[in-house]
Amino acid sequence: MSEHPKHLPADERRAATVEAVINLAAEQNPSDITTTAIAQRMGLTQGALFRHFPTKDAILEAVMTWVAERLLSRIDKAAQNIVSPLAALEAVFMAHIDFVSEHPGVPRMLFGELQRPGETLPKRMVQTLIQRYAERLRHLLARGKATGELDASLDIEAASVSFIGAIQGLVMQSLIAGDAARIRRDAPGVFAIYRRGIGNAS
Amino acid sequence: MSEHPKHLPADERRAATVEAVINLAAEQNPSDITTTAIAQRMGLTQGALFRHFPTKDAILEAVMTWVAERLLSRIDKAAQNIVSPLAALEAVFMAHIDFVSEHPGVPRMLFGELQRPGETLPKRMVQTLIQRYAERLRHLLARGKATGELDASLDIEAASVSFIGAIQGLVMQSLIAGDAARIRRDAPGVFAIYRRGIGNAS
DNA sequence: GATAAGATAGTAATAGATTACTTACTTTTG
DNA sequence: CAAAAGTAAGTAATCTATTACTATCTTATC
Repeated sequence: MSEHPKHLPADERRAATVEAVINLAAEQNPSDITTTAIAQRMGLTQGALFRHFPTKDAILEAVMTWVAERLLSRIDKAAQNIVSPLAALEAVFMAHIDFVSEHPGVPRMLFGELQRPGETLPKRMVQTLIQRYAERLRHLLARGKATGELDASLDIEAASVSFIGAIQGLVMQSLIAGDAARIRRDAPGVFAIYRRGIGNAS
Repeated sequence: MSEHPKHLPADERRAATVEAVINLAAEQNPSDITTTAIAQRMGLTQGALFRHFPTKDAILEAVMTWVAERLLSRIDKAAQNIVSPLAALEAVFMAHIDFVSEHPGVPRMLFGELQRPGETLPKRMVQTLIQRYAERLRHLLARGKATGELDASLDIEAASVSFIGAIQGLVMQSLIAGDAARIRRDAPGVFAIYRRGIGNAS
C-alpha cells in the first residue's frame, strides 16, 4: 500500500466527499456549493465525483445521512445514564452545541434544504431527522413533567420548538457576528433562560 | 391615464419588483430566485428589470431596505404606548410573528443573506437590521429589570438572542411542517415559555 | 511470487442548460 | 417629439453531467 495512493476505494472517497461538503458549508452558502468546489477541495477533477455519486443530490443525500447518524448518536449518548430529565435536556443541548461548533455548516445546510420547493429526498431526510430529534425532546420533557422537575402545565410541543429555536438563535447570532466560537460562549446563558422557562417554579 | 398602462413609472416598477421577490421567497429557496422568475411574476421580460436596477444585488438591496423599514416600524408601533416592558416585549413578539406570517419568505431571505461569504451590501444591511432590532430588545429588557418585572439577574444579551431564536424556531417548525399558518398558532405557547424564562419568579 | 487480465478510479474535454447582464430596436407616455 | 419603459435576441460565464480515454489497484493463474 503506497503512502499517497492516487486511487482510493469508493467508500473512502464517498466519506471524503461528505467531509469536503461539510467543510465547505462552513465557509459559504450551502446552496452555492458546486461540484467543482467539492472536487477541488478533495484534490480531484470535477468529473471524478460522478464515479461515486450519480447526481449532486445523491451527494447531499449522503451528507444528510452522515449528519443524521452523528447528531442523533451524540445526543443519545449525552442523555444516557442521566437520571434527571432536566439534566439530560441540558446535556443534549450542550452536545448539540458542541456538534454545531465543530461543524458550523451543518445547521445552515439543514435550514437550506428545508427551503427547497417540492419533495426532494435530501429535504425529506432533514424533516425526518428533526422529527426524530423532536421525539426525543418530547420524551424527556414528558418525563420531566412526571418527575415534577418541569412545570406540570408545560406545553410540551411549544417546549420542543423552543429548544430547537434556542439553538437556531445561537447559530443566527454567530452568523451576524461572523464568529462561530460565539455559539459555545453564549450557549449556557441561553439555556439558563430556557431552563427557567420550562422548570418547576416552586 | 389609461386603465392598464403597459409602461409603469420607475418607482412603481421598483416597488412591484420588491413585492415579486418577497412573494417568490415564500415559495422557494431565496438564493435560487432568478431574474427570469422575478420578471415572469411581474409579466415582464427578464431584460426589463435592468432598466430599473443595475444588478441583481441592487434588487436584493431594495428588498432589504423594504424589509428593514417595515419590520422596524411595525415593532416600534407595537411597543408604542405600552407601559409594561414585559407586555411590550409580547406585543413586539406578536407583531413580528404577524409580519412573518404575512411574508413567510422574509426570515428565510435574511438567513440566506447572512450565509453569503464576504461583505456584500445586502448582507451588511441584514446585519444592521438585526443589530437595530436587538438594540430595541435590550432596551425593553433593561427597562423590565428596572421595573422589577424581569429577573434582576437576567442576562440581557442571552435574553435578546433567545427572543430572536424563539421566532427562528417557529419559522423552522413551519418549514418542516410545510405549513406557514403554524407559526401564528404555535407562537403564544412559545412566548409563554420565553416569558417565564425571563420573568421575575416572585 | 511474478504477471497478465479485468475491474476500479482517475483525467481532460466538452455538451447542454441556465445564469446575469447587454445591446439594438420598438412602444408608450407626457 | 423626446424621454422613459419595454422587447427580443444574444453574450459570456458557470453549472451539472457525460464521454473517451488513461492510470492504478486487485486478483487469479502459472
